Amino acid sequence: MKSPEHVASAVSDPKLVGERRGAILDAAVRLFAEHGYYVTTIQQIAKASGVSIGLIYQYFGDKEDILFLSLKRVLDRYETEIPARLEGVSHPVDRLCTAVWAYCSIVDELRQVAVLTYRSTRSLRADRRSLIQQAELRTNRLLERCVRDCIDGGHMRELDEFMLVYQLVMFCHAWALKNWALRERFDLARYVSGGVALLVEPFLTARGRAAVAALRKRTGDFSDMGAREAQR
Amino acid sequence: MKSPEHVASAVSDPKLVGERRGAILDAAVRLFAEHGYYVTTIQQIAKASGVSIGLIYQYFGDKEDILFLSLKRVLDRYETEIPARLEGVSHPVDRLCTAVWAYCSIVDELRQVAVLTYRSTRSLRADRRSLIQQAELRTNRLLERCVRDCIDGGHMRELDEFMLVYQLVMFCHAWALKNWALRERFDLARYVSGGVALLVEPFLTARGRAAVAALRKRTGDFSDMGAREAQR
Amino acid sequence: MKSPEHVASAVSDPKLVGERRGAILDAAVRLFAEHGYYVTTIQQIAKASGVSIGLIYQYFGDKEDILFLSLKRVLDRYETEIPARLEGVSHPVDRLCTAVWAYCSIVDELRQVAVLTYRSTRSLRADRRSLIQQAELRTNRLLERCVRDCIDGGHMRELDEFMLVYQLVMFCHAWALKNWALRERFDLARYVSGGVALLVEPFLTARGRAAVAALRKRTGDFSDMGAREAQR
Amino acid sequence: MKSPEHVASAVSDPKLVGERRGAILDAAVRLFAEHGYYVTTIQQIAKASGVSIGLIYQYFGDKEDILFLSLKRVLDRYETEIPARLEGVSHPVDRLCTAVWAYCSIVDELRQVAVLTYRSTRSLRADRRSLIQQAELRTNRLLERCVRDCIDGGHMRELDEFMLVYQLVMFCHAWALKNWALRERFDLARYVSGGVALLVEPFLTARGRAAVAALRKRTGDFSDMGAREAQR
DNA sequence: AATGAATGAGTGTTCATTCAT
DNA sequence: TATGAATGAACACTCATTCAT
Repeated sequence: MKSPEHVASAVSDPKLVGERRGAILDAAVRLFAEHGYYVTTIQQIAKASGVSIGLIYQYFGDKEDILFLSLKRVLDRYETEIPARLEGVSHPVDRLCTAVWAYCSIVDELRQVAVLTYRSTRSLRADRRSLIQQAELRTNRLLERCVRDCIDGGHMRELDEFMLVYQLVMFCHAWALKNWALRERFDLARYVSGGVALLVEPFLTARGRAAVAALRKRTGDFSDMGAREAQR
Repeated sequence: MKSPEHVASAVSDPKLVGERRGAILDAAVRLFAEHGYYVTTIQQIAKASGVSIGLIYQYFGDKEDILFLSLKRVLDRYETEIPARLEGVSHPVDRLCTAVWAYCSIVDELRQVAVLTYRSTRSLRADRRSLIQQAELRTNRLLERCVRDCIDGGHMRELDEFMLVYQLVMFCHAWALKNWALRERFDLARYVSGGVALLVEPFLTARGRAAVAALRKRTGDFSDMGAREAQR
Repeated sequence: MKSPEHVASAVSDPKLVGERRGAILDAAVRLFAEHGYYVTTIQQIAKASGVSIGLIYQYFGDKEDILFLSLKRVLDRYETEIPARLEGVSHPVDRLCTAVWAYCSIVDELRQVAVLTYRSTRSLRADRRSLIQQAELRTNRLLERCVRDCIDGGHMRELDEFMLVYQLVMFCHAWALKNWALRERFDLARYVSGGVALLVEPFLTARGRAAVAALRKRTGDFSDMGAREAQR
Repeated sequence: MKSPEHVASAVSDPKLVGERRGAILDAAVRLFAEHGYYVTTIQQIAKASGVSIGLIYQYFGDKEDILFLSLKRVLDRYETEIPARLEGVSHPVDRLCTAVWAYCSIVDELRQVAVLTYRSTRSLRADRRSLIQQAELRTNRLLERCVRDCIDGGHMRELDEFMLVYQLVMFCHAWALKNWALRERFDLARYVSGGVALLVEPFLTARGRAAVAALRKRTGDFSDMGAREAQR
C-alpha cells in the first residue's frame, strides 16, 4: 500500500513539513554522522533540533524514516549537484574531470555523512535500501554518460565504462571512507588530481591527451582545481 | 592503563581461551555480518556458539571486545593469507596480480564480514579503531611492496604507489561493498581480470607487458584466474 | 463541587452543544464499542466525527467525559424506549413480555455498545459509575412494575420481583455478552421466546396462563415476536 | 507456528516457571482486578510481585500474555473446582444445586477477577479470546450434564438445557457483576437459594420435588447452604 | 467558535551485564 | 570453569491535553 519512498507525516501543510523535516534532519544527520545511527536517540535528535519528542513523530513515522531521509538527502545532493556543476562545461574530457571533481568535493563537504551511507544503509528495510542503491546507480549513470561521450568523441579508448565509473565512484567515496589515512598525504585538490592521473589519463587517446593539454593551457593544471573551485 | 589490543579473560588456560574465543567469535562474526553489530545480542551469540551467556563474559570483557576481535580476525586473514598465496610466485607483475587476486578472493569468501568492517569499525573506541586502521595499512604495505618491485624491476612506470594501492584495495573491497550491483555483471574472475586491466596493465612498461605476455603463455590468461584458483 | 453528571462545555449555545456532542458521541461510541475505551484515541474520535481535536475539548472536559456520556446514552435509551414500546399495551403479562422483548431488541441493536457497558463502566470515576448504576436500577424498576402488576392482577404467583427482574435483565444483556455462543443456536426472536418460557411462564398462575393463551390467539405466538416487530 | 495457548518463557526449569509465573500472576490479577488491565503497568506488577521488570519478560512474552493467563486461571478454577465439589454427591438434583452453589461461591471468592473476565476478554487477540470462550463452554457443559441427569432421572421436565444452563451461569456471574446492587439485599447463601428457587425448582417434576423435600429433611434447607459450606 | 501543531510524561519492552550456585 | 536467572537503566514510541492563531 505504502511505497517505500513514502514517509508519513501527520501534518498537512507542505511548507511546514518541509521546514520542520529539514530542521530535524539537519540535527539527525549531524548526530548520526558523529555517533552512529543506533547510538543516537530520538531524545537527542529532539533536543538538538529544538523540538519535542512528540513532534518528531508528527513528521516521521519512526526512527528508520529519519535515517532513510537522511541518506536519501546525501544521494540527492550527488544527483543534483554534479549535473549543476557540469553546466557550461562542454569538452567531454573536461566534463568527466569536472564530474569527478564535483563528486569529490561534495564528499569532502559531507565527509561524515558519506561514511554514514556505508555504515547504515543496511539498517534500512530491504525495499528502502534498494531505493538508496538505485539512487547511487543513477549518479553512476551521470558519470557513465561522461565517459561514453569521451569515447564517442575519440578522446578515450573503448573500455567497460560501468567498471571504470564504479572505480571512480569508489575513489570519490574513499576520500571519506579512508580520510583518516589519505589526509596525511593529500589535500583534496591533490587527491583529485592523483585520481584523474590514475583513472582517467591512462585511457585517453592521443587526441584526448592533446585536448587536455590545450585545456590546461587555458585553465591551469587540473591539479589546481582547488583554486578554480575557490574562484567560483 | 590497558593497551588497546588487550582483551581481558577471566580464564587462565591459554589453550582454552583460544578455543572458546574461537567458537564464540565464529558465531559472533556470522551474526554481526548478517544482522549488524547493534542488532545482534549477547544472548544470540551465546545460543549460536553453544555456550552460556556467563561464559562469554569469562572470555571477553564486554560486547565491544567481541566486535574488536571479530574485525581484527578479518584484518589478520588479509595480512597472513595474502603473503601465503604469494609464496612461490616470483615475477613482480605476477606477484602483484596474484596479490590482488588473493585479496579479492578472501573478500569474496568473507563478503558480509568485509562489509561489517565498514559498518562497524566506528563502533569501536578510538584506540581500537586505530589498531584496525593500522592493520589495514600493514596489508596495504604488502601490496605497495609488490608495486614497488614492479617499478624497480622496470615493469611498471614510476607512480605514487600509495595511491595506486589504495585504489586497488578499494577495488577489492568494492567486490563486497557493491556486490549488489557488481554481481549482476561480473563473476569474481572476470571482476578481478577487469580490475587488473584497469589498475595494473595501463601502468606497465613495454617490458612489463612483455613479461605479462610471457606469463600468460605459461599460465593462461589472467581472466582465467578462477580456474587457476580452482586447481590449488 | 461539580455534580458528577455535569459535563463542562466551553460553548454556550445549548443547541450547538447538543448537536456537536451528538456527532462526537456517535463517533466515540462506535469506536469505543469496536476497539474499547483505552485503545480508542481522541485523535481517532476527532477524525471519525469530522471535527478537530481542539473542538472536542470545547465540548467535553476530558476523555472520561466522553465515555460517561457514551454510556449514559445507552442507559437512557433503555429507560426511554422500553416505556415507549409499552404504550398501548395493557394486559400485565403482555406488558411484561413486551418489556423483555423491547429490552432485548435494543440490546440487539446496540450489541457492541451494550458490551461496552460491562467493559468500561469501571473506568469511570466512582461518582459517575454510581450514576450509571442508578440508571440501570431505574430501568430495572420499569420491569419490576410490570412484574408487580402481573402479581397484583393475579396472573403471576408471589415472588421476589427484584431477583426475577435482575435475572430477566441479565438474560437481555446476555444476548450481547454471550452473543458469540448464542447466535449459533438462536435468532433473536427464538431467544426471547426461550427466555419468556424460562423466566416468565413458570411463574404464571392458571389465570395468567389463560391470559397468555388468549393473547396468543389474537396476536400469534410469542415466538413470532420478530414478525410482530417487523410490522411496526 | 505458536498455538494461541502457548506462552513463551525464556526460563527452562518448569518448576521455577511455575513458581515465578504464579507469583507474578497473583500480583497481576490483583492489580488488573482493582484498576483494570490497561491502567495497570508492568512496573506496578513488578513491584507488587517483588521481581524486576526484566524478569517478567523472562516468564511472559508480553503484557497480553499476563492477561491471558490471568483469565485462564479463573476459568480453570471453575473447570476443576466445580467437579471437585460434586464428588460424593450422587442425587441428580442435589448435584445440580451443588454445582450452582459451587460456581457462585468461587465467583464470590474471586469477585473482582470474575468481573475482569467481562472487562478484559476483548483485550485479547481473537485466537485467545476464543480459547477463553471455549473454556467457558466446557464449564457450562459440566452444568448441562447435571441438568440432563435430572431430566433423564425424571426429576426435571424436558427443556433446553443449553439455555437453562447459560441462564444459571449468568446468575452466578451476576453475583460478581452486579454485586454493588445485590449485596444490599442478599448474602451469598440467600442469593443462591433464590437462584435455585427461580431457575431450578420451577422445572422439577413431582418426583424431583419429592426428592428435594427428602434431601432437605436430611441436610437442612438449601437456603442454609452457607452453613453447610462453613462446615466443610 | 474552531483549528491542529505542539508538548512531554508515561508506556511496554529490550538487552548488556552481574552473580549466586 | 560454567551456568542462566536476575537486574534495571535506557530506548522508541504514544496520546491526552494545551494553546497560539
